[in-house]
Amino acid sequence: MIRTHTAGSLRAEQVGEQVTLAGWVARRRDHGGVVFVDLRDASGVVQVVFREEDAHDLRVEYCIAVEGAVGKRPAGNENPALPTGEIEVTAAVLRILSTSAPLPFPLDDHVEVGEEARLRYRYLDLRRTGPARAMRIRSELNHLARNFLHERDFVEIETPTLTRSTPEGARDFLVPARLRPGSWYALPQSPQIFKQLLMVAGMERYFQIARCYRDEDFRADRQPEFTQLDIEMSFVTEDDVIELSEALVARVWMELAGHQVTRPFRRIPYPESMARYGTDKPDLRFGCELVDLTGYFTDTPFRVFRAAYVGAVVQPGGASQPRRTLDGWQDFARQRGGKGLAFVLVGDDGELGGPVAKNLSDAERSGLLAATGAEPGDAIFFAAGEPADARPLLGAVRLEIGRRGGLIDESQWAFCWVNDAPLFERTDRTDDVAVGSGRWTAVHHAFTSPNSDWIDRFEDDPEHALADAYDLVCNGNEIGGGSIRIHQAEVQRRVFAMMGLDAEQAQQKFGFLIDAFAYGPPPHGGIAMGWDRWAALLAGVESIREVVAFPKSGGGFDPLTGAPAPITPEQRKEAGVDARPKADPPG
RNA sequence: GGCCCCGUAGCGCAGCUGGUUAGCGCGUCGCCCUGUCACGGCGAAGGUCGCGGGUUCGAGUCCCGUCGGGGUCGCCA
Repeated sequence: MIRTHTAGSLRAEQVGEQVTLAGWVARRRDHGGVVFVDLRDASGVVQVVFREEDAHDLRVEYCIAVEGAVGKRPAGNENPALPTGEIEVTAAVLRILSTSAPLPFPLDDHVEVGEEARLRYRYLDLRRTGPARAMRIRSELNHLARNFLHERDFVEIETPTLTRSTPEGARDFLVPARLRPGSWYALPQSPQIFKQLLMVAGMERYFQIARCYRDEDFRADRQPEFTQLDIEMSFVTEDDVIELSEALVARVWMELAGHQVTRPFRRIPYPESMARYGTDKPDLRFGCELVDLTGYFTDTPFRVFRAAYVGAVVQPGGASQPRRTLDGWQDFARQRGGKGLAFVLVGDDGELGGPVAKNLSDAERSGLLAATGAEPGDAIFFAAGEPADARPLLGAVRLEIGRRGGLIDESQWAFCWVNDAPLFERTDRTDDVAVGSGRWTAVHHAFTSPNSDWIDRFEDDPEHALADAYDLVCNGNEIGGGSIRIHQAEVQRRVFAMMGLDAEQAQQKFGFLIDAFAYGPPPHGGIAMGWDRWAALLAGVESIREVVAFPKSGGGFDPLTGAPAPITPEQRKEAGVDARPKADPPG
């Protein structure tokens, strides 16, 4: 090594020692006769004092090596803000290892820099303490998970990234196969099929920190390539997967957030989650639960409330918000596909106001506070219609109430499971025709097992059949999801049939998995953790872009490399991109 | 794909109902400075106002289109 110590590790105990340091000029304070340089390396910063002429030429982010002596700072000159603030290094020899051009943006922790600039020069951005810390937290996270899973006898196995389309239902990224012009690889949307094959292979306990690829439109917390901690286990029930997952969460949150989680996590059946929170990923850090008023308004004179479902959310103190803000809620609802939001304002005297109030009967008005739990000074928002439309709208309103009102305790970690999800979903509601052509499609994916209550009779009532599936939720984020898989060929055949896939079509799409399942597949199940989101939560950042080393910006563009980029005619020819298939491919 | 917001010096931003020379802070460059720590002082350079078209005597400002970024709904587990 060309250095003897790291800058951030020096303390008063080293006073008097000769040291050689190497790092970057984080800041310099040139007083003419004396020059102070904050020397930064991965461990931190230390102040270096120069009294020689050559230090005047130093500029920010020059990479330098310094030989000198550690000394105690003169009395009164200590900097208590710095771990190394009691000491300084007086330089005897300065070597400039490399110089730096003027920076495109300041690498200063108190300066806000636009994301576009940061990503274009991510290698500079990552020199800053915040982004550097995020990378290190993610590394620790990986390390903890690997150790934990190895302790529990898991086998880390890499699965192919050049493969065949997997049945997740998103759009595939495709890679031309040079040796078979006209044929294409797909990048995996997840290692789903491979991990099940590994169970057939008798590996029993598999995990992988797996890169996954989905060619879908962008969202704040989405990247076209992202990472899952992928886990699959043989001979387990839902409880086993949940126990393992909770133990992992407990370990990770203890080590990285200093937080002791309370186990077991609450388990909320999917229907209850939709009824109380209007979402399948409830944020349990605050109340304001949805109130079902369908029964309350059965005989209402107000037409709008004579619906399959009427629900409400109470906004504490909402009665005093100005007209403009109330109009804003209407826009909020319309943006989410609602017609608007009915509301009632409860005056401080308990008197009901707002346009809806006069449409209600006297009895409805007098009992409304008791029915909704509202108090004087509150606002009550209503949505009426199909439960599948009205509840998510109220769920969104609930979240917004929490955010605007500062009702969410940001220091809290609220974990829960949402299970007992429906097995199927009507295709006419989702337009998802990726897997089959039937009226029903899998909510989770086609290999999710019906639970024990339904496994023999899901055909009788597909709408209400329940899956052996479970989602892990933290603070309103879905951070993991999994299921017990189907391991009996006959059950799989029946599930495919519900989705409109006959034996021949199933064979075409998933032939290799069905073939494998002919050879004594073990009962198995697993879970996939949204690893980028775990890292983002633990790092305390909003966007998963902050915990990806080189993230893509909107449109899948990489501002650093400029990818995707055009290819040359030669590459085009060689890759076989333009090869014409001989006939229409099957499926 | 729909809707909303943004694009002005290297970075972060201001620029009113259109008005003649487009500002501020940081950074950069030069000179000065022996105890600073987001050091300080004096001075200087730096702009196709994203791009194209239109309205107007006159456009950073208004209109249309387009590109890029962010958010959101659709999509996506």
